Amino acid sequence: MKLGAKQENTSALVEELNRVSAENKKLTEMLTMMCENYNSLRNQLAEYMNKNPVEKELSPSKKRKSESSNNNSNNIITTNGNSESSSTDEESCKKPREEEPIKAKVWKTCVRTEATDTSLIVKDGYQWRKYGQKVTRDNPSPRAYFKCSFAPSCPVKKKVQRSVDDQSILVATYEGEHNHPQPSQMEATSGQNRGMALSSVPCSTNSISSSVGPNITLDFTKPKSGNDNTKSAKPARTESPDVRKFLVDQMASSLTKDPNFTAALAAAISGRIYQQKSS
DNA sequence: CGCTTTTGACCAGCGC
DNA sequence: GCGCTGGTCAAAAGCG
Repeated sequence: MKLGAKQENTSALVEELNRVSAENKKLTEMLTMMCENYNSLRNQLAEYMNKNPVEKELSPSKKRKSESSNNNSNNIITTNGNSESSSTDEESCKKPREEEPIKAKVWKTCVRTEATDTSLIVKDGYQWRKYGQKVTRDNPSPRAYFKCSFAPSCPVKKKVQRSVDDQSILVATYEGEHNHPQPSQMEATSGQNRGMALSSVPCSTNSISSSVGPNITLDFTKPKSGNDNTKSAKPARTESPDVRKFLVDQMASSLTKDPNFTAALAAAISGRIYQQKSS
């Protein structure tokens, strides 16, 4: 008696598992589609921005203000086709104030590193000098402050801190704009910095940041760069299955943080369960 | 020796 | 006004 009931239960569970797997696959496909649409839209935007450059005044105004303006950066700009959302929560978890004036060109990048790597180094092709480190209240990990040391007159600053959610992700916040070419490009590719020519990123995203501060996610730990042509604002569509999987994962994590999406998902799942029960 | 990093002190903005 | 906090400074230490 018990055995039969158990077997029935198991088969039901297996069936349920299969159904969930199928649904998961479907959702993954949807995410991939969304991602492709997003990329094409972004490319269109980049082209549009290239044709219609927006002049934006860079003024290193009051520190707190520029920081808070960063809170508006809820959209994600990706390079190398990777996206990251979990790491942007550090500040976006605070309710973004509406109609906040944008005062400085600020953008973020999220870099996945080895979790054991304790150094707060984000290799982006520029030379940085560390001038401070602080432990902030909202994050137990220390935040490092860097200035661009390649040109003494370069006003660009960078803050690097580990993500609260994922210790393997470094969140680098850039402020300002480089007034000099990228050192790694001048030195004609030292190898390690290749494929991460970020210099074009600020140019392509700053215009966007005039409305909202974009987040840029890079995964420098994956050696599959191969895109020496990242100079272009358009990412080369040469994503390997690994990259695509990572991308999908990140999209998924992004969506799961969206209350609307989770609500819709919950409704869909509960609807299916209810459907099964009633049948 | 010169450059970079570390780290405690200091300053300024913000909220109460 | 006061305390908290983030950002910066600058002296000391470390490193090549």
